[in-house]
Amino acid sequence: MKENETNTRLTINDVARELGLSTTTISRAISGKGRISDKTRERVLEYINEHNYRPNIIAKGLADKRTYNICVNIPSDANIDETPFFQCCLMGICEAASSRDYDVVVTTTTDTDITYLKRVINNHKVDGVILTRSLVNDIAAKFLKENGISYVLIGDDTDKNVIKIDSDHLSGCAQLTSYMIMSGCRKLAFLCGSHEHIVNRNRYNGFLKGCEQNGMIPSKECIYLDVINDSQVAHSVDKALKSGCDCIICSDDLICTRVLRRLDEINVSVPGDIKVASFYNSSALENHTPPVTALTINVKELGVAAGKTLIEMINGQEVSEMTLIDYEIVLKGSTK
Amino acid sequence: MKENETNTRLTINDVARELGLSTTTISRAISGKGRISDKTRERVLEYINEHNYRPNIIAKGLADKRTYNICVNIPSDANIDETPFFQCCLMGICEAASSRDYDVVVTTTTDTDITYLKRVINNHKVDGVILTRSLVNDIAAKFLKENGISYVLIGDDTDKNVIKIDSDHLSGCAQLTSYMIMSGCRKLAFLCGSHEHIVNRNRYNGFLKGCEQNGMIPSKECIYLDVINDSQVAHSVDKALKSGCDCIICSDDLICTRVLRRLDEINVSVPGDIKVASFYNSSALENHTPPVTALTINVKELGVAAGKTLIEMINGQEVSEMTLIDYEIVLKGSTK
DNA sequence: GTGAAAGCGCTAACAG
DNA sequence: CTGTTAGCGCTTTCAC
Repeated sequence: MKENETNTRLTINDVARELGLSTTTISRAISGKGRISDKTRERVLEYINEHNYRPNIIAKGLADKRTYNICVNIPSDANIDETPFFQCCLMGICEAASSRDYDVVVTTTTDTDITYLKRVINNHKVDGVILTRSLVNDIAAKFLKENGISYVLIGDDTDKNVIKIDSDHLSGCAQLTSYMIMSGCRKLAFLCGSHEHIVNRNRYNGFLKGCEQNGMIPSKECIYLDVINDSQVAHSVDKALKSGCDCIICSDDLICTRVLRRLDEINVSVPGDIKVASFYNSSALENHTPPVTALTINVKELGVAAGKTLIEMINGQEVSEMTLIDYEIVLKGSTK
Repeated sequence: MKENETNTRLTINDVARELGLSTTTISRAISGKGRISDKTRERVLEYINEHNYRPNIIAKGLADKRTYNICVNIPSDANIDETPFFQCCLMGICEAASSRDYDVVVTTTTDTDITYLKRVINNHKVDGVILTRSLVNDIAAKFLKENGISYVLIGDDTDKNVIKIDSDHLSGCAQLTSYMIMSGCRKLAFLCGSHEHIVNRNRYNGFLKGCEQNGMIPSKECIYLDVINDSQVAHSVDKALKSGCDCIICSDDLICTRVLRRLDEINVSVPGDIKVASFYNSSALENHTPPVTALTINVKELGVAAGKTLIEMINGQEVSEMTLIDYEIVLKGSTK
């Protein structure tokens, strides 16, 4: 251990003593607040630079009741090992936070257990929270609201008071649905994940809207909601095929991956026998043969926007209720 | 905002005043340190429970020079959107940390820029660090060593003083290689990722060992090191095929995904025309058709072990230099 | 067994 | 323009 680097670290008092000034003056030189002569400031700044002084943010936090940390809450029950979504969000948030001298604390919760989130809040470890998904009855959101904690939601919510960062899934999904119909599909099947996820509700509505816009009335035997596990996917795929669907639209890449696997199992070829598209895209779909047509979102951008917005909120700035991140519809071999 | 929940939070002083005791006594009741009568302790504890008092960890940290935070450093240059490896590590680390009343701060670095890591360290925001990959000349590791910061490496290192959590890649890869040879392969190709990653060096050595154990001398035209981008993979695959290889072993799932794509492009079927195996497995390979034989590691367990070990180090306990996490060789359709 | 007082490193009135 | 003082919430000698 280098004594003077980590243990016996230089404090504002050391600097003050060394320079024959008061700690207040040093504090002012650093913060830029309050009156101070250019000469003294420069002298202090120079000394600080040369001696590699680093203010102790923790102590600063104690004094001004802030932590300069934001919390990112990640669900640990969401097939975390199959989707890099949260990891990508996190990268964006880290980038946004770091560039504003904030750090990122990660907590994990499930839809029924928010112990860890609670601890971080109760311990005063963060100044605000980013929720990375939106559930219908979200106990995490409820907890934060009740305790008056600033938070930003990556996702959608009907509550006008919640600050949201999202893509316009409804429009995007409607658009992709329209495209499929216009490119000749006569009977679309829709496989949708958990209806507890707000995003899936939006996707579903987007699908309905796309159909409606093109005068198509989706028949009941083609719509499968709350499709969660492998066997549900397999059943839905089989039924859709029997009903004569010529296209399967999946609400996300996880479902899509399973759909593709099922189609392969029963020797149905894509796009020859049936077309496939997905309302959310990850690298898994790009690497598939054939690659899959899908709605694509720059997830890292979601994170960047969320981080930026939360820190602005913490600093008392006005932020817009909803920030929309662009999506893109990428056409690939699965719908040719 | 509920005044008494977040803003005007109960402090140790409030409790003391309310109970007609001194802060010292309250502190002792909570920490269990120092002499205190059972009666008073119970009285304090009861009050604390009823009034939902939560000690301010930040203030505690200031006083005893700890933060009760650990840092997890994640590379932001590592195809983060294609591999959930770091996310899975993180889940494990969070679990280990939370159960010990620690929280997790995430930083991101590249192989040439460790600004964010430095800031977190300099700001005294964490008590130790977990590095989630191991490079040959790792400036992050160098920085931590030079500054005497406790850290744990998820990966391997020749330095005996570094605390490591890893799987025995060398043995695992040797074993999988042996299996391929024993199951009839006569000429193995090996495609390996960046040689800057220690893990790839271990995998390479494992491959060589597996060959050697079976009296096979791998020819030069079958070994491709530092294969990084798509076109390098394509070239290597093409060359391997020309050389008459009957099996391709990939150092990780990313390379494997690209190998499979290339094979598909040029209409070479797996396992009919050539077998394929990978030294690291993620869901991408399981969902492939056919699924791919690979070495599988419980990545979350790596994280759990790393978190546990780091916190033990911070608490001054002795920890073993290397913790080995089991691997498993899972045989699938790609090598049938 | 309990309390007073000093201190962790920094900020913010309030004086001068 | 600069310094004195008190205080953020908690821990820890050192007395009593």
